Amino acid sequence: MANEPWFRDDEQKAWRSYLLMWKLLETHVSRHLQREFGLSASDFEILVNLSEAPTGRMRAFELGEATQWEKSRMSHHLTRMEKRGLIAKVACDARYPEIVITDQGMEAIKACAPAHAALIRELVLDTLGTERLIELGEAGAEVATAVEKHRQTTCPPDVRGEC
Amino acid sequence: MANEPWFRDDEQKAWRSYLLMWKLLETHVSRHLQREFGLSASDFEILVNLSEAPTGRMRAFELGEATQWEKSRMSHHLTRMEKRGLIAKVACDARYPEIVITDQGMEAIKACAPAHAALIRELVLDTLGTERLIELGEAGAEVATAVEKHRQTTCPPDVRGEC
DNA sequence: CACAAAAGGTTGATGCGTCAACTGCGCCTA
DNA sequence: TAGGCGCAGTTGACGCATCAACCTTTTGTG
Repeated sequence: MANEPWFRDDEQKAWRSYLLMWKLLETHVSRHLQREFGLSASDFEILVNLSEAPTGRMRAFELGEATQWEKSRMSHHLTRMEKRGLIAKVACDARYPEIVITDQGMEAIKACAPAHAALIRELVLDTLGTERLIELGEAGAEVATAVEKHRQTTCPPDVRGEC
Repeated sequence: MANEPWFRDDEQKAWRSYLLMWKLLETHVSRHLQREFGLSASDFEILVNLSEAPTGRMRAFELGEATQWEKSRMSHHLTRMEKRGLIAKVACDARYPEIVITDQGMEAIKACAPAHAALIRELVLDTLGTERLIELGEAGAEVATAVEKHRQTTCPPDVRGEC
């Protein structure tokens, strides 16, 4: 069956090599987190944000900005995390609850963060070196900007929240 | 709350910038695919592989190698795609069925491939340029190798299939 | 004041991904 | 030829992600 020349061959090869890498890295890292510490990548992301917040508490909305999750995904996931005792919802202004990291949640992230960081360091930083990692970060920022711009031009102007 | 210096600041910033970019790009692209053509990123991946196969048919196992999916995920997804008429399973050697792309599946991918490629081109290639994309591909290959190596050293030697 | 609109969040339905357990066929070795 | 092993694939249960609909409190606006 025909293989359309969507890109030049070398470009396409590079892109696919990149895609493969990311898939391998992501599944390997998140499996590691799950196996060794019982946390999913999503759990980890939430806990990192909360544990770095000056007060240890954030609104769901802020977490949403930080993680770029949909609000319903956030709500569902926070509910599950609350059930597991990793976070708690506390009512403050009688409207929007604040999300607090519990002691147990704090323990969990303190337990896994060093190993997680070490893994990323080993797999990415040690492989690429600081210099190329920083180039990667810059490239990432540029692409992110392009995506944001594209998102604004393609989404119907009356659709705010998502899309 | 304390922010442990898992990385140097600039390294961490670069890594996070990269993570953010990828999340934005991935959700934007897959939403585009879903909205405009009714295909998920997973559907697309399967159809690309099948449509590029010389005979238009592959064993589930081969698809698994190409996509790096677990076999059960593959099985579930192929079942769903079959129900939607995008692929078919044909019994050949009375043991393992072959997966064939249907006419409808072929139409679907032909319809969306150009737009998808154009989007990636616009967001990634045009932003980075060929040269940096190729560097990215090389970096990807190196990291992928590191991940593979790590996977072999950390997985219990009696666990074959996955992990 | 009354009504509308918006922002932040929740809910339920549905499809997807993962894990563990199982099936069925072929191969090997005794 | 029988028993065991392993590979390719399926199944079911469960947790996660997404979409659309909804609820509640606040903010205009006539």
